[in-house]
Amino acid sequence: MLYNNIIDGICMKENEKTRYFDSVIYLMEQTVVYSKIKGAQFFTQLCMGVTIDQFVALDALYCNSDICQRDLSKLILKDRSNTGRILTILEEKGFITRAAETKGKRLVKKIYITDKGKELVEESIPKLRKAFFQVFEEVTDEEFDNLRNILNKLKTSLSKTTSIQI
Amino acid sequence: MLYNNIIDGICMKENEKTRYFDSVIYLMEQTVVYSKIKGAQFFTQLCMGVTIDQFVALDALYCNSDICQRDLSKLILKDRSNTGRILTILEEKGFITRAAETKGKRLVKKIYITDKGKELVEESIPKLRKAFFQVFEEVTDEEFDNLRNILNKLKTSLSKTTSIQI
DNA sequence: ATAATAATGTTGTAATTGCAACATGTAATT
DNA sequence: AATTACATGTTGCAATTACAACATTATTAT
Repeated sequence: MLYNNIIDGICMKENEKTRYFDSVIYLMEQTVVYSKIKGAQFFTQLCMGVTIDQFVALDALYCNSDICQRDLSKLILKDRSNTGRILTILEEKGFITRAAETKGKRLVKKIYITDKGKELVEESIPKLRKAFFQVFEEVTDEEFDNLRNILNKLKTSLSKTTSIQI
Repeated sequence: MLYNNIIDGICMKENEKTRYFDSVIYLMEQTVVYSKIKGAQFFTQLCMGVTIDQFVALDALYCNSDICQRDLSKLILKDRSNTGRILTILEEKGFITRAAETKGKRLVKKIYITDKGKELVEESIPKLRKAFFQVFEEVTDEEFDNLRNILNKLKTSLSKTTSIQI
């Protein structure tokens, strides 16, 4: 039996027509549409002065200190220009500071999360968890582990086959 | 043993700190960042006159004929304004036509895919499959089915707990 | 009958995005 | 030494997005 699991996701025999619209990739994209809207609405209602994307950058900085802008770019998967713009906003709001330093012999802008920034992360996380709690209610622990494993595989293979400018 | 699978994804004991940055939700979002860039680059190189989002709308129309704009909105998860804008472009390019008709007693704009539009979908699909082939190389059929099932659960539960204006 | 609500489509907008292009400095190659 | 390639950050931009607000018509509640 030959399957075309590639785009379709549904097991279809080789000569049948496939639809991108029904593919697993697109199902995942639609799931993310919802989760991004949910995340954005959450931070709007939270009124702590950051958007979800600004928060993600802060959260990445919370445990990855002593990194420069490009390193953060790689973590949050945004290009250097947009990462810089996010950091400008976070700096204006006092959640981070930036300082020109050397990395090897290279001049870079290193980023430091402030106490105010740390507080924001620490206060937001439990509320965020609460908001997303019910999303995983129907998902078993085993399914959860499976999901993480498969997503890691997909992300790895996509990162190898996609040219992204960071 | 108590797990907080909610945001973390990694099995963490209750009182440990959790990071959104390491959550499964965010892993999925990052995976989608790659797949969207890959899809966009694919259609840029294909030079058939449509973007990935315009193609998705066409693909949805290919098998869902006789629908109005709002119905398409629900399928492609874009709000009415943006769906209308995409359709304007597709109409200008001759891939669809629109006609004011009645749905029950309500006046709506029904969408009809043209032969040119059908051709575009039929020609693109095999190439698209080829481009995304390697992405799933390391994923077994079983994992693939798991992924689809879990994503469907997540999408369903997110759609219930997220207010989206369509 | 009247008012309130829902369905459908459009216009306007601020925010975000990926990308191209640039500037500046370092490393590698010739 | 000269040239080429890479690393890092910035500016500009066209495209896309979600959302608010509006217009119109139909449905429902009062």
